[in-house]
Amino acid sequence: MSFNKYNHKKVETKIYSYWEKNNLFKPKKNKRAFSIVIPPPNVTGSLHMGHALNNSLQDVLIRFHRMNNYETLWQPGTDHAGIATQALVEKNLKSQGIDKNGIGRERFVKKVWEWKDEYGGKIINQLKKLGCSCDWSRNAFTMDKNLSNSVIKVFIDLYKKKLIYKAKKLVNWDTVLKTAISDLEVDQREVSSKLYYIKYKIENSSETITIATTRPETMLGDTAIAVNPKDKRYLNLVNKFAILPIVGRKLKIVQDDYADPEQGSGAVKITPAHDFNDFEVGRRQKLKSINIFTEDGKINNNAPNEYIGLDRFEARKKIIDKLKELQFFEKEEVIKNKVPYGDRSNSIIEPFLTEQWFCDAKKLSIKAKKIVKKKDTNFFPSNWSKTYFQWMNNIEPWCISRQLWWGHQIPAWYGPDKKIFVAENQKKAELLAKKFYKKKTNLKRDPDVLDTWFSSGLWPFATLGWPSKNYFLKKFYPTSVLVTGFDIIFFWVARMMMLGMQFLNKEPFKEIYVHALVRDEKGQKMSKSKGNVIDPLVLIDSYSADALRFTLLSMASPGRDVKLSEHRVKGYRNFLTKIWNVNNFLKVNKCNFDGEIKPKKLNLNINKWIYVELINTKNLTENFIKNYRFDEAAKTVYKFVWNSYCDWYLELSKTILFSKKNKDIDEVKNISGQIFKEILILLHPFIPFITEELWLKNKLKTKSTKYLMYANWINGKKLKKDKNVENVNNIIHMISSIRSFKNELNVSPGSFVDISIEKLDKRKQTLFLQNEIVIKKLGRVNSIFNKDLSKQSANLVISGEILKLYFDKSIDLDLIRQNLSKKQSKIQQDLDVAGKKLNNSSFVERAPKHIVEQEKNTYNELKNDMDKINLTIKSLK
RNA sequence: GGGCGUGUAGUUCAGUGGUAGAACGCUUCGUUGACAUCGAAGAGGCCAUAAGUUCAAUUCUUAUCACGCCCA
Repeated sequence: MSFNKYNHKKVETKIYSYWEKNNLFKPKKNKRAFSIVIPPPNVTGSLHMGHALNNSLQDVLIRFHRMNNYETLWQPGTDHAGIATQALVEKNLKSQGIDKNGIGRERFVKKVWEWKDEYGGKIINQLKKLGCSCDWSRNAFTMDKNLSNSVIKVFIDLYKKKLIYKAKKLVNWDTVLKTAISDLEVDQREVSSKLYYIKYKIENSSETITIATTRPETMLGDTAIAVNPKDKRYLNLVNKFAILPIVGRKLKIVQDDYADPEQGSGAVKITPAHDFNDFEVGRRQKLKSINIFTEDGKINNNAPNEYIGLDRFEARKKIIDKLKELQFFEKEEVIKNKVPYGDRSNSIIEPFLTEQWFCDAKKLSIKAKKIVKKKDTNFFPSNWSKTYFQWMNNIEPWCISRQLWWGHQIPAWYGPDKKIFVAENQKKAELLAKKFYKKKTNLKRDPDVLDTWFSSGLWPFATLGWPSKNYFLKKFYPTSVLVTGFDIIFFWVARMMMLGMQFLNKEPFKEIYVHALVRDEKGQKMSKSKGNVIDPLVLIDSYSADALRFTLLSMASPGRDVKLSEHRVKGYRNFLTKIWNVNNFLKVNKCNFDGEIKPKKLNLNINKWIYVELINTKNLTENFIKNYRFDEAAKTVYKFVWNSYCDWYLELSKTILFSKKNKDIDEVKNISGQIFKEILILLHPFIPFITEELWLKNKLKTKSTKYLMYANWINGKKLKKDKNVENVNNIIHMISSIRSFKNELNVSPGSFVDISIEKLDKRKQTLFLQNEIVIKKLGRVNSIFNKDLSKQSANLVISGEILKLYFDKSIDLDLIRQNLSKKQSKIQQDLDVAGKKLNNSSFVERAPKHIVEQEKNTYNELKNDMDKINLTIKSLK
């Protein structure tokens, strides 16, 4: 009989639409709740390995709980990714010859929505390919009406509580994107730079003071020079004035701890408008801040004419030339320093003095810290809480305004005198203004939008319907667990914790499972520029989503990066094939999938044995999943299916299936099928597609449901030790020993031998005879005798007892001797170790009794084996 | 500079206070009535180095050496 091969491409598409058609992803009413909010992927994104890992983990958790009587919600959605999306659409328009500024804000935003409606579903469809069982009917988007309303509500509320305010401060300015960005979006890169030493003349003196800088162009905005109060070299110059070369401005020489005597010349130029440290010095010393840049990084008209309009880097060159010409230039050194880059635009970030909206993160962090300290929210692995605390403890005001068009426009309006009115909408703002000005006044709305993370910070409750107190919010908040990568603990997790505590006074998640990065097989970060990116969709295409999921899960050990290699995926594809073939085997043998296993009614030892193995596997796997040990969980089910069920149980069962004992045959047909059904249930969270396909193909059902997705994992209690079950292990051990022995003696594993059980003890003899057929088939044994045949034989020592094997072809006596002496020396080694311990009085006195006992047993067993081998060697002479 | 982590078989990784396991790879054998995307057997490790705690350390502590990541 021949069978079709497993065709994952056809099956996976078909199965996914079956799930969707039957609405199986929707929460099903139950007492206990389990919920996860998806880390919303960027709407412009496409599925990469990180997503694949992240979502495979979530799906296992979701499916496991859904199958086991939890009302289960996986809340999906995407985020609007302000900068990325705006940049993308802007680029698209540009290629059509359309300029954003030409069409204006309103039409541009409309274009972005059009883009989103057309392409924004891409990553969602890719998640479906992976098999994610999110409740898509609740698919959310951070710019949706209800989420936007939540954003406005939160903003107004925080503003009223003075936790949001407007301030003129230095921010990280991206001169390409022309917006402020968060300090988390700034990448400090170590580069090779030049340190320039420049002389400034002292007023009314022939003296000069030398400063060192890597950014000479910013001298156009210098307003002071600072020296360290302890630096004796400059004491005579303190409070005197230096003359800024080229510009001619007078700069006071001030004392400030910020100046480091060890660095450069020890004197430092102060440019409060263009450096974070200088800004602080300026504040302390009450200096003027002179901004010399435009928002796109060109010199503005606060500088001398000849520099106005120059790009910052052109200006640098020109200034150096000029300084050289004027002989203010002293020298230059090549140094390594850190330069801030924008991680989106890849351009050098400029500290820039602007008015922005800030959120008082420090105040918000108090409750967010407390709740983790109280362990109402737990990180897994727990060490990540340190990262969390460290950041929370050093938290800075959060700049939440962005100079973009795509995003939630800030609900603030300005009167003619810049008076701020924060309100839900224009009408309400106008009402406030009327009250304030005592007459109708025209207002202008703040053009800026909010940082995308501001809205993603509301994700766990806004997606559940907050501020309305609906069923979902009540049932599913706090969510059970957040599954996320460590790289967004600050960006996202911390913000959700702060805002969740602020607005619901309850932690958004009970647990936070932090997974690592997916790297290539050499351990390098995947990146487009390195060209080592493995596309999950390509792997899904060639090996199936199931195989990819299983690979990622089995490699998800806590605290370790996943080094992904295609070989592994291939290996797990083979696992699927194996399962597929098992089904074929069961079909060929007309095995029966219906009905439940009744453990008490089992008669055959192998059936009892496989049942015990199944229960143990289920218990272990369940615990591993609950403890986020997906690697161990995957390993456990894999081992059970392949080793226990396929390699041993099915092989052992063949002797019965091909026998004439009808009663036994019936039991095997039932149990092999029913165990397989349990295997499908157990494996479903890991590899949902193939298990569902086989479930449907065989028209399976359980007592309570016809859907695999709702089928409970088997509820078996841990079983007592059973001699009959133990005997199966003994038989397996004997068969393995016979096979190994043949191999060691260079006898073909396929060839048949005769054996004599004469030297075995009575109990073993009975066991052998009871299982004659099995041992003969799997051990490739012709006949079993209970007397010694006068033929050439070789003795196999199994747990201290001798089994004689007779071979057709003659065996080299030397080979047998070699084999035995090899074993002998190995046993001797172990004996020595055990003997040494037992002779050590402090071991016997101090070690726990059971350990000593165990050691004694080992010693006796080894001794027994040794005696038997010695006997055998003697008999060979 | 501060913090976190890693070093175990050829490779990728589990693991444990009583001298070690898996997967892949490798070697040998095998077309045995589901499966060669398979089966059987096997080789392969002073568990980074040093000191300490302990009856006992790959496991705990400390130091060193490598490597990685995050923050300033």
